[in-house]
Amino acid sequence: MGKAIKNRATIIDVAKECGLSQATVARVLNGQTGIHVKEITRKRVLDAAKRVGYQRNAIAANFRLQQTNTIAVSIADITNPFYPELVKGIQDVARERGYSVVQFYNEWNPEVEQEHFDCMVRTRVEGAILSPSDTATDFCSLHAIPFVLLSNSEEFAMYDTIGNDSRSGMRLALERLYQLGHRRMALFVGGSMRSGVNWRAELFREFHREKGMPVSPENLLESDFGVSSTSSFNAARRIMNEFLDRPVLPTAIFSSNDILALATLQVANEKGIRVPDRLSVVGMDGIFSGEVSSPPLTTVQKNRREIGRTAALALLDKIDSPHEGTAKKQLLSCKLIERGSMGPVSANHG
Amino acid sequence: MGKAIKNRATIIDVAKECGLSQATVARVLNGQTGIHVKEITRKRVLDAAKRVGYQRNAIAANFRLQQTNTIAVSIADITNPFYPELVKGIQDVARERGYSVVQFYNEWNPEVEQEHFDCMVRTRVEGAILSPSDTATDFCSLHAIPFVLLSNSEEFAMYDTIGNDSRSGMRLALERLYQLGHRRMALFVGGSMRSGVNWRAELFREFHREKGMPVSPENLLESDFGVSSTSSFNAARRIMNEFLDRPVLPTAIFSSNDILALATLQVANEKGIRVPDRLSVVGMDGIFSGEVSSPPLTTVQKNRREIGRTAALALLDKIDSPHEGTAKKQLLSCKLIERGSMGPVSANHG
DNA sequence: TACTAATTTGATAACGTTATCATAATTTAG
DNA sequence: CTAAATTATGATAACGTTATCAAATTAGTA
Repeated sequence: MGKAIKNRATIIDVAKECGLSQATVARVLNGQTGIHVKEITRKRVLDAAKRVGYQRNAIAANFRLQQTNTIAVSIADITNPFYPELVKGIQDVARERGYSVVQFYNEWNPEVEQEHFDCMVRTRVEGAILSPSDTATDFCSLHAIPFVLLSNSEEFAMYDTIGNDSRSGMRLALERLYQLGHRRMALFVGGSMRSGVNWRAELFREFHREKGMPVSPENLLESDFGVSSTSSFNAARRIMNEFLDRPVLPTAIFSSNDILALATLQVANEKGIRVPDRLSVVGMDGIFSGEVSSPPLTTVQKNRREIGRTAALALLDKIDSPHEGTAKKQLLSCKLIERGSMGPVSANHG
Repeated sequence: MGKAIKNRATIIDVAKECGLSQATVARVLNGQTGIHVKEITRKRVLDAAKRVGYQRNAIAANFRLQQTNTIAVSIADITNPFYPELVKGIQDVARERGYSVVQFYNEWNPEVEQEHFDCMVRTRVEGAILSPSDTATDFCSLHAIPFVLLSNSEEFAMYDTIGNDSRSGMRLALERLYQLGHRRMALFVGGSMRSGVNWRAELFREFHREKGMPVSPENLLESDFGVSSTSSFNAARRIMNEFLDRPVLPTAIFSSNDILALATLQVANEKGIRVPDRLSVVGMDGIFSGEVSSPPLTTVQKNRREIGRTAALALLDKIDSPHEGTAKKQLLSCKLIERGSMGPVSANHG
């Protein structure tokens, strides 16, 4: 484990070098604004600092100031294509406001997550942006570190949350499909067990009721939530391999995320089911892979960078003024990105 | 900017609570192994610590110990699908050895990169894993922080580097294509300006010479290196849109990365050029999007997680024993992942 | 010149932890 | 039942910075 850091020049070394007191040196090098230092001594100090290669010791400063200017981000898995851009959005805002960002990946392990919370407390981060690994996540161990959640689940209504308005996003897609003439649709969701109630199925049924369309239960598909994109994809492929062999198929399949939709697309291509002529495929998230598929995937895009930015802003506000009362919930709107995988119902549909 | 951290219980508070000296409390709570404390007092301390909600102040400890147990990672862009997995590999090893990892993203901006180097010095990270944004990157500002580079470029021969053996990887692909009967191949590279000499073109020509095949210059394609995957992809699409309209096409196209290959694949699909029947497409990297394309992309896979692990191990070794003289260069071998986008030359080739 | 006001510098006490040394309590050996 | 060895606890000095207050210097004014 770590050994002591090599001896670097301190303020005292600079003071010796230029024959001034360490107080004066400190004032020049890290002093707050509005402090009087003669121009000539300032130069003396700066020259000496350069000569001895002084670099401020941020640990000592943080310790003295009792502040870290650091916020934490806790997510399950950075290889999930959803997160990198989100983290970037957080970094954007944090950097603007002089904060550093430290990241924690728990790989869906609640114990690791709790460990990370402890680490945040120990390292005295000033706030945290959390994507809870589980609805049962216990935030008590954060010992009153201010935090906001990345979630759109109702389960966390008592906390400040930032999420996408997936409901409206899903409606957007269904409406558009309806408008394009689709009357026989399927819903493909991934691992609904995590989010408790399957609101997507409810919404799907509700939409059909509104439009006076029947919902056949066999068109409600569910796949496992894998630990990685690849495993999710393969699970979805298996489901679709069976489903697309049925004699009568829907004209459109809406998937709760792009991975499922891409699996649908690939299997359809393999089976010679032409997309979008015979089957429209719509996903949700807007990950890069959807841009490069054949045909490109129509998707309900979540603005990931914006979510990151919004979450960071919310957290920093909370840090600056911890007053508050009620939990604030921010839902960012989604956008339907129409690409080649969706089209109007045509004559050659079964 | 950050305000002082709320007053948390210190060792002294625990000492007061249990009526023991802070020295004893410290021994119990954070003491090094092999120190004598009576079992009864240990319990007294632990109970008191729990009562007052003591959480070790890592800043103070780091300050006292003059160590941070932290390493830094500097990369251009976390949204580049190459990096998340790599970072994960680094985290794996770091965590095992009790180190934290802090990440810096410079978005290809050398000035930001230098700023980050300064930040690493200030925060006293104990080592750094760097993916240089430019061959001219100046590592002096790291002030002798031990570091290793993520690169396979010759330009950094004087430093410890970890990279993929892209040369062998590329040969692997070319050999396999040759074996499948391909005699008219194209090379598609992205933004060679960054790496100085275009070794890929050299290797491509050399391979053809060995096999006694001619190289037609119009089959050496180059695309711009975008700042994001999407922009790289679009640039590659434009090139391919023109190229694939030619009367006589190669039977196989090898691309220096998967983004280029996926663009090729998509354009070919749009133009009705059947892959792999009329055109084999091979990429390099092994990103997720290649798994979900239609057909799935054959690619020279770089083991990103392994690179991360190897880099972290190399760095930690260097931290533990900073002696040595010569720069070590580690090249990890690549693997050819054969998927549907590659096939034998068939009769219906033009 | 002398005396006040403004400016500039210096000495020093924190911040919370760990480690060193000294002291107190306990056990072991003679 | 001592003396010495062992074990357990306490007092205290760092670590490098910032902030407070006091001291010294300079400038301003009569």
